[in-house]
Amino acid sequence: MRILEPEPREAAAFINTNRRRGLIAVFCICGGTYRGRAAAELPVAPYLVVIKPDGTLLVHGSEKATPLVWNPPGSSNMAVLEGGTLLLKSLRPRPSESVVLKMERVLEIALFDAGSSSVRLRGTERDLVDFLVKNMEVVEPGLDVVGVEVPTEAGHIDILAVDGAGEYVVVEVKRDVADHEAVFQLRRYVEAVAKARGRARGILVASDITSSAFHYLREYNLKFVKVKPGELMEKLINKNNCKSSSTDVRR
Amino acid sequence: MRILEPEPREAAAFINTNRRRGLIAVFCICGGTYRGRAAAELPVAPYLVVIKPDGTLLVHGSEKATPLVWNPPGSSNMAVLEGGTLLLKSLRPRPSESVVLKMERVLEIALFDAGSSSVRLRGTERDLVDFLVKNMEVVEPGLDVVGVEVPTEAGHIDILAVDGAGEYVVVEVKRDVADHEAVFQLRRYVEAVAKARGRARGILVASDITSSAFHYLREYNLKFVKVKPGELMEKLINKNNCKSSSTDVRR
DNA sequence: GCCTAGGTCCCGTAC
DNA sequence: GTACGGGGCCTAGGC
Repeated sequence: MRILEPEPREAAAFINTNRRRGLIAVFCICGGTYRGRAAAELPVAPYLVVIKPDGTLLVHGSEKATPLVWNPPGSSNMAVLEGGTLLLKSLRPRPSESVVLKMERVLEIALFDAGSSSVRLRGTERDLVDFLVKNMEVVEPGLDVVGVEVPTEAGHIDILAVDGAGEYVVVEVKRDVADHEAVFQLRRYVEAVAKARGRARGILVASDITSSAFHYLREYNLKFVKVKPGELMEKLINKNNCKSSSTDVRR
Repeated sequence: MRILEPEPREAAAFINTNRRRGLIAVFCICGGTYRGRAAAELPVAPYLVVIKPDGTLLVHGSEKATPLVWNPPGSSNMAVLEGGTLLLKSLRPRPSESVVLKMERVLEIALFDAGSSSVRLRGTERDLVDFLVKNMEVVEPGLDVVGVEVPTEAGHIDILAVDGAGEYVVVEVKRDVADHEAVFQLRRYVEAVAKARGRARGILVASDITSSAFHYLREYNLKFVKVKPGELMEKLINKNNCKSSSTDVRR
């Protein structure tokens, strides 16, 4: 369902009638403002405006993946006529933010019953953690897993293990290049575990590490283990390797 | 310019001819895959596909602000026919990632000469820092600014100042709620300044602070100053307050 | 609601 | 190019 070059009144009615029914795409020339935690002005130009039934509002220009202005799901979008011109007002309740678009011209409005399907992403950090838990020898031989996503006062530990000597080993996992933040994170966890449970050391597992991060790593006596998620991808995306083989890990 | 219910051949020609000329919106029913740093399958359903002249590819469903799958600017997008069906292939060079869409049906393709304007965001952390530098009494009376974005081995300090006693004061600024990461960041900076320049202390300036962050703040003997960027917004977004009044600060 | 952390984060900037 | 950090980040998961 679509309208070409609609009159403002027509466009407003179309938007208000259908805004909860499907995805609305508006090809238009408009200006606008964003006000909220920050502020921005949108210069008058042609844009693609998308209104989703969940309240999402997107205003896209001809560049970049990120919309120029937007409001996330949960916003209230409404078309109003003000002195014959069409305004599209979007209100996000918390935090209180607004996007107001003033339409100079509407070239097309289309309603489209888009799918609400979500994609399951594979090869994430969580998948890498799951793989490592079942293949701890990749991290270091002789480790026994104590827990995953273990809460501490400093945050959640990706993998907590114990080595043959009974010392706690904190494993922090990054899917890609680990930076110094990852090292500081690991250091905090090790300190927290040392304080709460006893002697502990740390291992950072990542596909690579920045030079600065490596410097801090040495300074804090932490260990780095390189893994190639790309090479493991086949295993990571085949969750068939889950089975009930967790008992095998015990050695 | 638009085509309704185009044949695959027609759609492919349209996309390949215009993909660098403007924003192309495709209303279609398709399935697809994403392969790269991670992996995902897009189930066959109706989607809005956006192809931008800068190479951006977005596939939107009826929910969420984030596309279901995408490729960022710099990707190469191409339509190909394979056994009579239309494939849209997007290749991102570095890191190597691909999105491939298999069109079951194309309802509409529209070409739109969207504006390439960019918005200037105001009320950012940088704006807040600039404001504080000119109004240091908001942070603490008696401070003299030494520098902004001062590099240290631990990172860049938002504001470095000295107090009446000649002690260095590291100021870390957050636009919104400061979490424990902000506190650890500040702690690192204070340690770096203490090591490089002499006695130093730290002040965290933010609109609020999480309870955990506040706990660490006390532990490290750091100070918290609450500011309301919302209330300062009028001043933050009016860059008229910049003038050449920087000399006044010296007092 | 608050807090924590990941993300195919994107994006600009400084080196 | 790499590295670093902000962002109106968004989004999911706990509590």
